[in-house]
Amino acid sequence: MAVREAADECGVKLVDPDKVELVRAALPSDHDIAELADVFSLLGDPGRLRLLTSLLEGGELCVCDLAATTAMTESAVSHALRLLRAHRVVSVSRRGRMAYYRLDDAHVRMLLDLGLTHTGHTVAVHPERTAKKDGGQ
Amino acid sequence: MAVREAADECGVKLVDPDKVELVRAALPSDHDIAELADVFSLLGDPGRLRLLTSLLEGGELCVCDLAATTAMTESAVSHALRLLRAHRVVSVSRRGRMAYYRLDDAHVRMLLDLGLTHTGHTVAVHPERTAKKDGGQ
DNA sequence: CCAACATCTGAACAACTATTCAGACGTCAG
DNA sequence: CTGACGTCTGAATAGTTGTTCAGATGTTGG
Repeated sequence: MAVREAADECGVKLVDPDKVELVRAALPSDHDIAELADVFSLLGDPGRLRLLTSLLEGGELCVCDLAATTAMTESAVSHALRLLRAHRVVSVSRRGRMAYYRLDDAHVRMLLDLGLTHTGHTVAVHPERTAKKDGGQ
Repeated sequence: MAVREAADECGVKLVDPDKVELVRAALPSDHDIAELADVFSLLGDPGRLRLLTSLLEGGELCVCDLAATTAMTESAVSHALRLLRAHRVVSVSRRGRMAYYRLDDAHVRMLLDLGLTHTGHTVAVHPERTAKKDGGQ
């Protein structure tokens, strides 16, 4: 049968060793994979997704308003924002005792937009995505 | 201070009720959010990410070869593929006792591609992305 | 200074997830 | 049919993750 022994690294049985090696060579490094998985994971939670979508729409919002738009506890919002902040996905502007958050990662913004365009039948094309109503970037 | 009572739904304190309502209205439905979060979650695991990237590169691969390219157990690969299959992200072609998998979701393909383009300094533009070696899209 | 307020934080808990192990299933060669 | 093989599956385990609760921090108005 098509199976033959291949000593690519440890000598496991492969069906198509040539293609396997090709693919292995083209695969991103473990570090890059982990980083990308991290980004996707960040977007893989409904709460964070609502949070980010809110920021994508509203441009800049404080914690309590974000809690209102996302139907989350202010504490939960704070925790989520901390995570997003740690990954440089959002940034803060502290004015008085308020903390205003905004989306601050072009990569994530694109991912979000692409995701929303295909999954949501709701959010379509945004002609004014970069010139917003009041707090826009 | 800027805080005023707003009876949007249950009468919580908001800073900018107008914007909150605007954002709330623009936010995708819970169902859409959950669906999108699902997709992102699927991409949020290093193993699955390697799996999908392998398929993106190799076009069509069997379980044992995927195990080789991703450095995962065949069992782990099978479990991961089952999940991806359940979400219609990959599809199977069974030939003999082999099962050949391929990427079968344009949305995910775009998300993957966009993700890889920005995170990976490795995988850049693919001039032959739609005319592949043997199992291409 | 004190009280009210917005936000942040840590610990505890529950829920989920990926992996492993052992064994099942269907397929092919002899 | 039998044995080897590729793949699939379920149960169990270990690790991770999101949320809640209680309290801390820092800010503003009187």
